[in-house]
Amino acid sequence: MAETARHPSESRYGNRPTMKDVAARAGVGLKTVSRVVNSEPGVTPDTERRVHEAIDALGFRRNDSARVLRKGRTASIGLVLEDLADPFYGPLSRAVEEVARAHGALLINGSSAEDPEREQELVLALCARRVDGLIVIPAGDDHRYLEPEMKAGIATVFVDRPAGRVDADMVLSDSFGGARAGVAHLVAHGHRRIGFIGDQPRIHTATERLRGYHAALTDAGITVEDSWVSLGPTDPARVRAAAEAMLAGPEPVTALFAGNNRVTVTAVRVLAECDRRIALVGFDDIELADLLGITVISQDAATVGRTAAEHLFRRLDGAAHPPVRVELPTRLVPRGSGEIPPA
Amino acid sequence: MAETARHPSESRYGNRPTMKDVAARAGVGLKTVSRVVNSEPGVTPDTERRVHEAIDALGFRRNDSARVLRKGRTASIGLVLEDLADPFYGPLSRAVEEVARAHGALLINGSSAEDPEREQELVLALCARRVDGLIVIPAGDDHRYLEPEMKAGIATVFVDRPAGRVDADMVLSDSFGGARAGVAHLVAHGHRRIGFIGDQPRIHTATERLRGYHAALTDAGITVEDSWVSLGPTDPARVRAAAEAMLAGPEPVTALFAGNNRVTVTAVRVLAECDRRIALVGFDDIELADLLGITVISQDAATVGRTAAEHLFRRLDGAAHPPVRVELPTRLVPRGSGEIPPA
DNA sequence: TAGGCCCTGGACAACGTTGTCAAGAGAATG
DNA sequence: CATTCTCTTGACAACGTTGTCCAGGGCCTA
Repeated sequence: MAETARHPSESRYGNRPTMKDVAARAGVGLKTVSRVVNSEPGVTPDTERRVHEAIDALGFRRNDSARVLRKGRTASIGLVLEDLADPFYGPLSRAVEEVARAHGALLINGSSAEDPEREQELVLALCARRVDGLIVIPAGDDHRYLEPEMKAGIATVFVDRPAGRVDADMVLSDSFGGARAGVAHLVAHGHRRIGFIGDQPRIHTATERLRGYHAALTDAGITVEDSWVSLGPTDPARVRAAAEAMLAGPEPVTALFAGNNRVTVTAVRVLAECDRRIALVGFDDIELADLLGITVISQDAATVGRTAAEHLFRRLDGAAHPPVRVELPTRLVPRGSGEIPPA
Repeated sequence: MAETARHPSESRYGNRPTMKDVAARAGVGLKTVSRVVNSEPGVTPDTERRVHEAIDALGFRRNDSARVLRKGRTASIGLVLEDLADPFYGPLSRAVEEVARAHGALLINGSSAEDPEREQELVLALCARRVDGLIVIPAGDDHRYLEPEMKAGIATVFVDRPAGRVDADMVLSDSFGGARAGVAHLVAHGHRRIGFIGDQPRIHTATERLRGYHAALTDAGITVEDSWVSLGPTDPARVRAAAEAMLAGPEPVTALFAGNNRVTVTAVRVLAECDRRIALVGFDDIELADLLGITVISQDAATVGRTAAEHLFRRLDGAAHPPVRVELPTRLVPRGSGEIPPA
């Protein structure tokens, strides 16, 4: 009786051919197949042809999992961001992908949904896969959990927000300066009562932009009233409520500063329903904002992504300098909504 | 003299601890560590504690590359789309990611940039990584190169456009019906001269939408003139030129049908500069389209992505029925631009 | 023709994990 | 006290590839 096959491989779906199979079919040694597959020198044209024929006949494709195990590098990098569906992150991710591609690496994406626990879970899963490098838009504010991984050689770049309690490369936008310029722009157009609607205070960019807001008003000698400022989740309901509150009452604001693209979108909707003409400046550019005449503080997501990725690959190529902190400038783009005078 | 270390591992960066190291430190066997790491039963609480201590002390993290090699499944899926920066694909990708996450899988993204060769390159790279499944928004029209891979067990779902010369699961939007409804809407508002600006004719959705356009006009007894139709790349310059041509001349069109979101965006810009009021219906919804009053044929990118991913995982869970072809409905959303009467 | 060199090809171990299997300790049973 | 049974544990091979090293054959030179 024939011995029954019961190795795990036998039960695995597909049973793809391996180099061993190709070698047997071509009548050569295993290593020779490896050489052909990797275009290594030292194989006669004739042998090479036989191997290629066997490869085609069997439908062989190299198993990169095994290759990775042997070589120690996965040629892949991980990108953990907040939400790939957010129009800010699509272009950012695409820019990272382009750089990765230029370096022969694939990109694994994950969305943290602004949840620190989920961020950590994702990042550690990527580390277990042994990605060569990581680009993280932090959700949490403590990244010491990454220390062993970084020490073990996983290059890491933090983007958009600084790393928490960990020394690492960072690529940030000038949130403070941008917000300050935007609010100053409103002041320059005569506004004295300016509302600020931003993201949750645990998010670094939110507080930086708020700081910029305060700085601009202080510069102008204006004392901020509590009711002008609202931080919190940026879902439409919350933002709408906040905006409507600022616009109601005996002394409503005459202008709004929106802390990010999601806030801007909702603010535009609210202002469209408002009978007075309220000025608006938003942080982050938005598609079609030109047609809607929305004045924004623009930061180029693609540049942010590309810069981060380039720093990452420089590390992977061996750059050993101390962690750097890059701050990218923002740009005020006047389109009308920010130039409306106070009512 | 001590023997010089020269194994490749010695030169590898980091030299992460392995289960063997943990085992040595905890004074247990290798397999016991494996059991603890994978929460397998049959380990005394005391042993388990010792192992955990060793893991923490060494900063061990399981190497999933090795795990994958042994188990044959990578718990990852690949998504090849056209351009992650396109606002249609962000939400789609995110929806796929959510489903993958629910199944414990990671997502590897790639953009084909609408280049068939790049699509193939990406897809095959993902196959070499042995992703468990693939979701592909095809750029090319011949996918026979995927046959050996699919036969070898890589589940594949094609999205948005049908697979070329290969029998596989597909999730499509009703491009024909959607375009037909959109154009009929314009006809119903009195238009007889309607322009169509769409994507390159080798893209399936482009020709389907054009077919819907023709059907609606034929239904209305209108004979389409050549000058009303323009297919080609959807970059702003080309679209702008096409739109301006249709709006010039002795008998200009009184309405435009835009074949996708990029075309719509440019069309809106062109129409904004035009002195006459031209009607517009666009395929795909756009952020802030409500505020701009743009009538669209809406297809929900997230639903498309989720549906595709669910089908994929059903396959991975063993579903063996013949390939299915799912067609998702579209929805006409009147917002003003489509209801403008002919000048 | 002998000696040396280069070029091609293959045997073998190793990468870090998991599946299989067997051994040993202890508890339970007669 | 002998026997069986259960439970924990570890030795070992295997996953498919690549790096190392050696063998054999052909060619050149002296």
